[in-house]
Amino acid sequence: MPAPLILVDGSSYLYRAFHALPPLATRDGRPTGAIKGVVNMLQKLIKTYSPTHIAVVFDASGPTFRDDIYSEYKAHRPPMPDDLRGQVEPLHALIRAMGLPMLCEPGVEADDVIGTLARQASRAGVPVLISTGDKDIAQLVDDNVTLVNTMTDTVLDHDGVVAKFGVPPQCIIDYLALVGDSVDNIPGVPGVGPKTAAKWLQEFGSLDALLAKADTVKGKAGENLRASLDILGMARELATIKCDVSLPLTYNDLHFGVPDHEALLQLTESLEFRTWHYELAAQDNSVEAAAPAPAVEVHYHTVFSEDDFEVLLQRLENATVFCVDTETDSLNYMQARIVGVSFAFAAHEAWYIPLAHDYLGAPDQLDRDTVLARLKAVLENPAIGKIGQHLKYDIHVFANHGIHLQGFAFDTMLASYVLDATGTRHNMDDIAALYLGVKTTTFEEVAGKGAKQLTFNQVEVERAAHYAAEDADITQRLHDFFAPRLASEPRLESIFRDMEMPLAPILQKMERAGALIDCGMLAAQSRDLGERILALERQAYELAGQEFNLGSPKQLGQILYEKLGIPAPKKTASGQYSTAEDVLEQLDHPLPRLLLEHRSLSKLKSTYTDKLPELVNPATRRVHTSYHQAVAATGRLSSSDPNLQNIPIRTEAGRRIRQAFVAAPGYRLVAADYSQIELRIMAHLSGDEGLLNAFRHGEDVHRATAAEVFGVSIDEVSADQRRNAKAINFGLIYGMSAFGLAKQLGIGRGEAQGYVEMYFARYPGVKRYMESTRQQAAQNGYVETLFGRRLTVRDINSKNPALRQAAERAAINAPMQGTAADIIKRAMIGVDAALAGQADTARLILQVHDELVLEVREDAVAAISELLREKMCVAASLSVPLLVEVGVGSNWDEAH
DNA sequence: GAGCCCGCGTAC
DNA sequence: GACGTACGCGGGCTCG
Repeated sequence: MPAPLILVDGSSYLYRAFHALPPLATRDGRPTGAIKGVVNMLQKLIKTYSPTHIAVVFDASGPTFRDDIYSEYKAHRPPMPDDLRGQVEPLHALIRAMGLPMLCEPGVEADDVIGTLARQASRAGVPVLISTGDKDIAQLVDDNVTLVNTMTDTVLDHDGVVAKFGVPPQCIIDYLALVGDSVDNIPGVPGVGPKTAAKWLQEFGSLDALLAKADTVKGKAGENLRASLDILGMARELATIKCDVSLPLTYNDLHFGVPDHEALLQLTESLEFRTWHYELAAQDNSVEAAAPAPAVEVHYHTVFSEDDFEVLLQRLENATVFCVDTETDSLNYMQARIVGVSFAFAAHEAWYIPLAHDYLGAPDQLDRDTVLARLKAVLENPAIGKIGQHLKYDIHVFANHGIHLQGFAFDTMLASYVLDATGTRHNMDDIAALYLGVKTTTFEEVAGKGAKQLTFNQVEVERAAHYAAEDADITQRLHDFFAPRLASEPRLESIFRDMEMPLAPILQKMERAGALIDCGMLAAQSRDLGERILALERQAYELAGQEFNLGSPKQLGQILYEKLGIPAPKKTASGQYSTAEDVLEQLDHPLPRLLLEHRSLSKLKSTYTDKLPELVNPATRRVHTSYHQAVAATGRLSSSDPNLQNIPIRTEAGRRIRQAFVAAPGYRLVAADYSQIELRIMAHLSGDEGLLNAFRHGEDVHRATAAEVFGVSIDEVSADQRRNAKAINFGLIYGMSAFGLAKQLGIGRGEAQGYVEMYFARYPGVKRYMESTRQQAAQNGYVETLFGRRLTVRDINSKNPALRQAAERAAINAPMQGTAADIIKRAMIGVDAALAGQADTARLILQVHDELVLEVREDAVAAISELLREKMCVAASLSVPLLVEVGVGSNWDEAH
C-alpha cells in the first residue's frame, strides 16, 4: 500500500488547540500555545504515516459562497480572539518552513479545498487520510478516504462513520441538514437530533425519499419535518462540501518538501520552542547555524610549518576516518598536479596545506614531494576511511603522484545522487546550498572566469586556503547530513554502499587505463570523408543554383522550402522549417538525398575522426574518457571528453571508426554485451507469461512477438513482420504511443493502433505492468528499480497533458533502463573482483550501457571470455536467463 | 570572443 | 505533442 496523501484541516486544529491547551507565551508575552498544539499534531501525523504527499489547509478570511446562499451563515460565530489571530501568521511560516504545502483559498472553506483534493487523489487511486476534528468531513469517506482525529487518535473509515453517526458516509449530508448545526447557525429540523435523523435515514434511505413520504411520519417530529421543507434544501446545500474548487495546486504539487533549515532555526528561536530548536541545531552539528549564515564560526588553518604539519599528520594517523580534498592545476585528471591538500575531521574546522602556489611573491610552502611522501602511508591505509566529494577525481590526482588512495569510505556526490538523482546537480556548491543552506565560495570566485581564469597554483594562498579548507569542511558537513538519511533508507543505503561506492574506483581504473587509438587510421578517414563531403557540397550548390552552408538548418530551410519551393511538411518547436532526417527522406527532390549523405559524413568527421585524435593523450596514445556516475536520471553512467558511449556502429562508415579502437600489441579486445537486457527485465518485472516463455525457450523475441501480433506461426514470420515487431518491442520500453509507432514504421496511425492493441491482448501482463508503473509514479512521485534504486519522476500529475504524458513515458522506461544499469554495475564489480591483481592480463576499458569491453592478453582470451560471461550472467537472477554474447578481435569493430 | 540555445545526430 | 537516457557538433544569437 502506498503512503497516503494526508490532508490536514489546519483551521479546525488551530481552534481546538487554542481552546483545549493551556495558554503558552514567549517571555515578551506573544501567545504560542495554539501554534505549539498544531505543530505537535502535525509532527505526530508525519511520524506516524511518513507521507510523501501532504497539505495543510486553512480557512481564508472573508466571506465564502455559503454566505451567498444564506446570509445568516455563521452569523453567531464570534470574531477570532486576538490572542489566536496573532498566532496565525507565525504558524503559517512554520508550516512552510517545515516543507509542508499549504493552502488558504478565499471564497471557500478549508473543507471544500480538502474535499476537492481528496476527490482528485481518490480518483487517481491514491489513498487519502484527512486529519480533522470537524464531523462534516465524514461525508467524504469512501474506500480510499479515511478520517483521522489526531488529537484523540481516532480513525473513521466507512464502518466507523456508520458506527458513529448511524448512517453511512453518503447519508451524512442529509443527516447534517436534518440535525442542523448551531455553531454554524444552520437551522435543521426543530426537535430532530442525531438519533431521529439516523432513524429516519435508516428507514427511508435518503432525505429525498423521506420527504416524499413526509406525510407518513408521525408525531411532533413529523409535523416539524413538514414545516421545514423549505429550509431543508438550503441546509443540505450548506452542508455539502464543494469538491470541484479550482485550486492553484494539484496532488502532484503536494510533495512533502525539503525543510528550510535556516528558517526553522530562526522561527523556533523566535517562538522559544527550545527543545525543537536544539534538535534542529544538533542535526547539522551547528548550534551556531541559528544565527545568520555568515556568522557561523569556522576555524580554517593554513599549514606552512613542519611543526604544524607534524601535528596534523599525527591526527590523520590516529583518525578512523577523515575528509580529504585536493586542489590541482588542471581539470584533466591525467595531467593534474597537486597544488594543495585539505583535511577535516569534524564540521567547521579544516586544514589546508599549500604545496605548489607559484605566482610571483608566493609565500614559502612545505615541499610537495616531502609532504606527499609523509602522507602516503595514511592515504594508502585502507583501515582509515576517506570522505570526499567526487573522490574518483582525487584518486586520479593522488595516482599522478604515486599515491594509491585506499579506504574509500563516503562520497558525498554519490550519496546525493542515490538519495535523489534529479532534484539537483551533484556538485558541491549546489548540494551545499540545497541541503545545508550554505553558500560556498565557488572556484570562479577565487580563480576568476573566462580567458582570465587562473589555475589554482596562481591563486593567492590566503584566498586559496579559505576556499580549499571550506571544501573539506563542507564535504564533512554534507557527510553528516547524508549519512543518517541513507541509514534510514536501507535499500538506498545498499545502492550507495554496495553499488555506487565500490564502482567509483573501478571507473577510475578504467579511465586511467584508457582506450588505445590508431590515430593514423582516423587521419586517413578524415581525409577520405573530407573529399566526399566536398564533392557532395559541389553537387548540392549545382542543384540549388547557389552556394550555401549545408550545415546550417536555417539556410537549408530557406533553400529547400523558399527558393526551390518544396512544400514544407512541418516546422520545429521554435517555428523553423524542419530539416530533420525523417523529414528530408519524404521530400521528392534529389537535393535532400545529398544533404542526408552530407550530414551523416560531416557528423562522422567533426565529432569522431577529427575530434578523437585531439583527445588522445600523447603519453599513453589512448583516449581517457570521463565516466560520470551522478548524472543520468535512471542510474546509467554517462561518458564525456570523449563520449565513448555513442561511437557509431550502424553504418559501414561508422564502423570504420570503431576499427580505430585497437588493442595493444600482444593483446586483444574482448567485448561482451547483454542480449535484449531491457526486454528481459520487462519480462521479469511484468511477469507476463508469454514474454517469459519466449525468453525461457531461447526464442528470437522479436520473431516471437511478430508471430503473436500478426497471428502467424514462428516459421512464417516475414522479415518485415519481424522488423515491425522489433519496433513495437523497443517502443514499449520507451513508453511509445501508437502515433510514435506509426511514425517509426511509416504506417497509418490506425494500423499502428491495431498492432499495439494486439500486442497488449497477447501480452496482458505487460499492459498491467505499464499501468501499475504509471500509477506507482503518480502516487509516490517515483518508481524503483529491481534493486531499490529510487527514480523520481517529475510532472507525473501535471495538469499540462504534454508534460504529464512525457513524465508517464519516462516513468515506464525508468525501471527497465535503471534495472539494466544496476545489473551491469553489479557485473562490473564482480568482474573487477575476479580480475584483482591481474591488470597486466586483463583490464576493463569501456562500458556502453549493456556492453563491457576489456583489453586482454592474447594467451588469456579464452579464460577471460568465460569469466566475463559468467560474472555478467550472475549479476542478477531474473525469472528469465541473462544471455551474454562475447566477441574477440584486434579492434572494437571486430570484437562484435 | 565567450557563452548559450537550437537543431540535429550518434549510442544504448 | 506524440520514443526513454545520454553527449556534442556547427550555426547563430546575445552580451560585453
